[in-house]
Amino acid sequence: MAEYSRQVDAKWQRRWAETGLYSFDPDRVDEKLYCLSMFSYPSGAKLHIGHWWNYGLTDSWARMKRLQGYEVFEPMGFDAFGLPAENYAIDTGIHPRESTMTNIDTMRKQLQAMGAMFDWDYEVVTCEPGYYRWTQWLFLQLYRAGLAYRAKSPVNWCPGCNTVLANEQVHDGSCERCDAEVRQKNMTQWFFKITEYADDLLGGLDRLDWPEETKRMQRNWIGRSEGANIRFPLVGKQGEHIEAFTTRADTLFGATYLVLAPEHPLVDVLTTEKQKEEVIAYRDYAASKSERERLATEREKTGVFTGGYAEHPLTGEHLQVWIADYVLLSYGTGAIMAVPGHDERDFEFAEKFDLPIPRVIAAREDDIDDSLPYTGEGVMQNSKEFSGLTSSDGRQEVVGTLEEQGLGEETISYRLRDWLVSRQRYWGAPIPVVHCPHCGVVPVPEEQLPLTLPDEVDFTPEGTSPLAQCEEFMQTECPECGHKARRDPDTLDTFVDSSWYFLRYPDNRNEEEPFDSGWIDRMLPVDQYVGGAEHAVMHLLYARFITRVLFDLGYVNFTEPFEALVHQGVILGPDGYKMSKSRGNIVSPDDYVEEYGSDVFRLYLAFGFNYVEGGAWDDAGIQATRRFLDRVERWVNRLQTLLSNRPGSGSPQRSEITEELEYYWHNGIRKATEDAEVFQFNTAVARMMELTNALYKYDTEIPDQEKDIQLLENATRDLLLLLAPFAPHFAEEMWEIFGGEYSIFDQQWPEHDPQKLVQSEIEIAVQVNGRVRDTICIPPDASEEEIREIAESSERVQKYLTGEIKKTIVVPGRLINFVV
RNA sequence: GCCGAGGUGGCGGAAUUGGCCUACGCGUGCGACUCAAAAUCGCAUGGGGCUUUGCCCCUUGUGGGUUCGAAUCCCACCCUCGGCACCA
Repeated sequence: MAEYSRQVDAKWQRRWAETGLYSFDPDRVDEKLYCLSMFSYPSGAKLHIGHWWNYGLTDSWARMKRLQGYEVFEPMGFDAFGLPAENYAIDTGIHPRESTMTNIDTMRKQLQAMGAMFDWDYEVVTCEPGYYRWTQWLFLQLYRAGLAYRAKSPVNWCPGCNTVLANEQVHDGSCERCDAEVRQKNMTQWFFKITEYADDLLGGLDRLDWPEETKRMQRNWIGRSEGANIRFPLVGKQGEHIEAFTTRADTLFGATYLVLAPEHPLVDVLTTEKQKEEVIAYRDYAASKSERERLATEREKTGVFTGGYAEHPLTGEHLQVWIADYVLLSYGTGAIMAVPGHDERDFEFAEKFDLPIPRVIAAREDDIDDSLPYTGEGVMQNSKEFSGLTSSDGRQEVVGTLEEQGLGEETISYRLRDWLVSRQRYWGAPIPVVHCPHCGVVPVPEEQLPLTLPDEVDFTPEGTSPLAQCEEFMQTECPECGHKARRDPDTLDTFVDSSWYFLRYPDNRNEEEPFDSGWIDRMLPVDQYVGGAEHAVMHLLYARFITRVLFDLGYVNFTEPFEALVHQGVILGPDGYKMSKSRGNIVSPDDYVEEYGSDVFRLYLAFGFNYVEGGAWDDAGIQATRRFLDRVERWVNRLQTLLSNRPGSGSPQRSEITEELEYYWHNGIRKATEDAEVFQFNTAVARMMELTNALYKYDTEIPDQEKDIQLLENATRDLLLLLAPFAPHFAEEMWEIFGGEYSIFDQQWPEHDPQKLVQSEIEIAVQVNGRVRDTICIPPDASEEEIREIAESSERVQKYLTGEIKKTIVVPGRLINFVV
C-alpha cells in the first residue's frame, strides 16, 4: 500500500544533490527565468508555516516553469542584520553574530528538507562582510551622486534607557523596557534622497505586472499633489515670511489664520513675550505625541496662538499665526493657510478657537449641499476680482497673480519623505564615512571596504550608538588629511541591505565589484517576485529606488527590478486569528512534515487555500491530500498490473466513458496550467483530482479486455507531470515506478489537445425573467433561433411564459432568458 | 484616524469578471467489500416547506439601489486582516 514517506523525500533529495539537477546553467542564460521569493529574516530558529507557504509554493510555480523549458534561477539567502538579534543579545548576552549564524544553519537545513530547487551556490547572507562591503559601496555611490545627506530629524527617545527606540518598542507612548514616556528628539541622521525619484517611481509603476492594489498603495504613499507655495509676509519682521503649501489656491480669500507645525523654526521669531509660556508648553506637549496620534482626524484639535501675525498676500489683512500639532513639519512646508470654510480640520479648529469662518466657494449646481465646511469645487465668491471664476480657473489666476508679485508659485508636493537610513544600533552595516575636524564628512575610500563591524562591543543601551563606545572602531585617520578623525557610529537600516540583494544573487562570489554589470543585465530583471503584502510599500519602493539610482549611475541597464509580483496571503491559526505566541495558536510545520512528508504538506497548502488570500489552518484538510496522493499511487500500481496483463488481441472500445476521460485529461492539462501560471494552485490541484477520478471511473466501468491501455498510460503520464511541481519527491518516485527516465523534471510539460475539449452537446439554462426554470441540451453550434425553439418547447418553461415575450436574451454557451 | 484587501453551505474553498451560486476537497448519510472493523471503491448531500416519481420558496456579512439578470456594479453600515516611514 501507501509507500510515500519522509524516506522518499530523503531518497530524491540525495539524488537531486548528487546529480546537481538544480544547478543553474549560465550557458542557458537566454532561457533564464529569475524566480525570487523574498529572502528570510532568521529571527526564530525554525521555519514556520509562512515560509513553507511562500517558498514551497513559489518553488512549485518555478518547477512548472522548468518543465516548460526555462532555465530557472531560484536563489535563497538571509536578511541577517536587524533589531531582534540585538535585543536577544541584550537579554541573553549571546552575540548577534552567534545567534544569527546558528539560526541560519538550522533554517538552511530545513529549507533543504523542503525539497525546493534552491541553488545554494548563489546564497547571500547580508551580515557577512563579503556582502555588506557592497552595501557600504552602495552608500558611497549615493553619497557621491549627492543622494545621501545629513539632516536633523526627530526620533523616539527613551529618557529612561537613554536610547533611540524603534516604533515597535513604543507602547502607548511609553518605552516597552522601562515604561518611561517616550519623547521626540531631534538628532542628526543620514538620508537617501528618494524624493528626487518620486516622479520616476510613480511613472514606472504603470507598466509593471503587479497587483493593482499594491501599485495604488505605492501611488498613495508617494502622494503627489499639485498646488502652490504661497508666501505670507510676517507683520513687523521685514523680509521674513511664512511659506504655506496648498492645493486650493482658489480658497485663498477664505484664509483667516495660519498654522505652523509646533517645531517650525519661525515659531521662535513670531512668538510674543506674552504667549511664550503657552507656546513652550504646547511644543513640549506635541513632542510627546507620535505622528500617527497627531494625524488622527477624530482627535480633538489642539493648538495655541503665537501672538504673531502675517499679512494676507492679496488683501493685506493681518492673520493670526497659530501652532497646532495636526500640522507636520515633514509635509509640504510645515505651515498651512487655514481655510475653515472649506477644510474639515481647519473648520473644527476654527470652531473650537472661535476664529472667523467665511465662505469663498459656492457649489455650482443647486442640488449639491454646500453648507460649510464645503470641501468640493465650485465658483469663487467674496474673492475680489476673482469672484465668479471656477475653482480650477481661479487656482491658475490666483497663483499667476501671486507669481507676478513674487508671493508664490506653482509647486508639486509629495507625501513621500526622504529615506532615513541611519540607525543608532550595533547589528547592521557600519556607515562608511569619517568625521574629520578639518575636512568634515569624508567617505571611506572604496578600496578600504569592507569597514568591518567589530565583534567586541557592548551593545547595552548607553545613550549613544553602541559603536560609539568602541574606541578601537571609532579612532581612525582622515583619508584626506591624515589627521586623527572619528568614524560614524551609526549603522545602515536593514532595508538598505534588502534593497539590492537580488542584484547580488547571480554574482554572489564577486570580490572585485558588487556584480558584473554585463552579467547582471542578462540575468535581471527578476521575472517573478513573490513575497508578503506587508512589503507592498517600503521594501518594494526602496528596491525600485536603488535600482533606478544604479541605472542612472550606469551600473545596470534596467530601471525596474521586479517585472511581475505576487503577494501570498497569510495562513492564520485554527481559530482564524494571526498565529502568535501570545494567542497560543501556532501550528508548526515540523510535525506534519515528519508524519506525512514534505509533499503532503506542500500539496495541502496548495490545495486548501487561495494563495493570495491565505486562511485559517485546518487539520482535517491535510488528511485529504494524503489520501489523494495515496489514490494516485494506487492507480500507478494498478496501471502496472494492467500493463503486465495486457490483453493480447482485445481491441479498445470507445464509449462515453472514454470521451469523458479524454475531456478530464485535456481539460485538466489546460486548466491546471492556466491556473498554476497565475498562482491559483487550489483549482489547479482540483483539476488533477478530477483527472484521477476519471481514471478510476474508467477502470471500474470498462472491462479489462476493452480498456484502451495506451490512453490510460498517456493520461497517467501527464497526470504525474502535472502533479510533479506540487509533490516533487512523490512524482519522482511514481515516475520511476512508471518506468520514466530520471528526472521527471527533465521532461516536457504536457500540452492539451483542443479537439478533445469539444463536446457534442452542451447544457444551457433557460430563464424566465431572470429565474432559472429549466436546463436544455443543445448542439454547441445551435443558432439563436434554434435555441429559442428548443427552450420554448420545454413544458416547465411554458408554465411561466404567460403573456407576451417582450425580449429574449441569449448568452452563447450559457443561457437564454425570456422577459415577459 | 489614513491607505489597501476581504466577508459565499456544517468546514476549507470554486464561480470563465454582470449570465445555471457552491467546482474540487473535508465532514455526514447510504451501499459494496469484510465474520467484523479499519482502509478502499461507489452513490447521495446548501437551507426551509409541501399535496414528496415531483413541485414551490429562500440563500453569497447587514440594509437599500441599478439591471431582463448581481457573490460580482453603486450608496450606507458592521466585522476581520495588512501597512502607516526605527519590526522586517
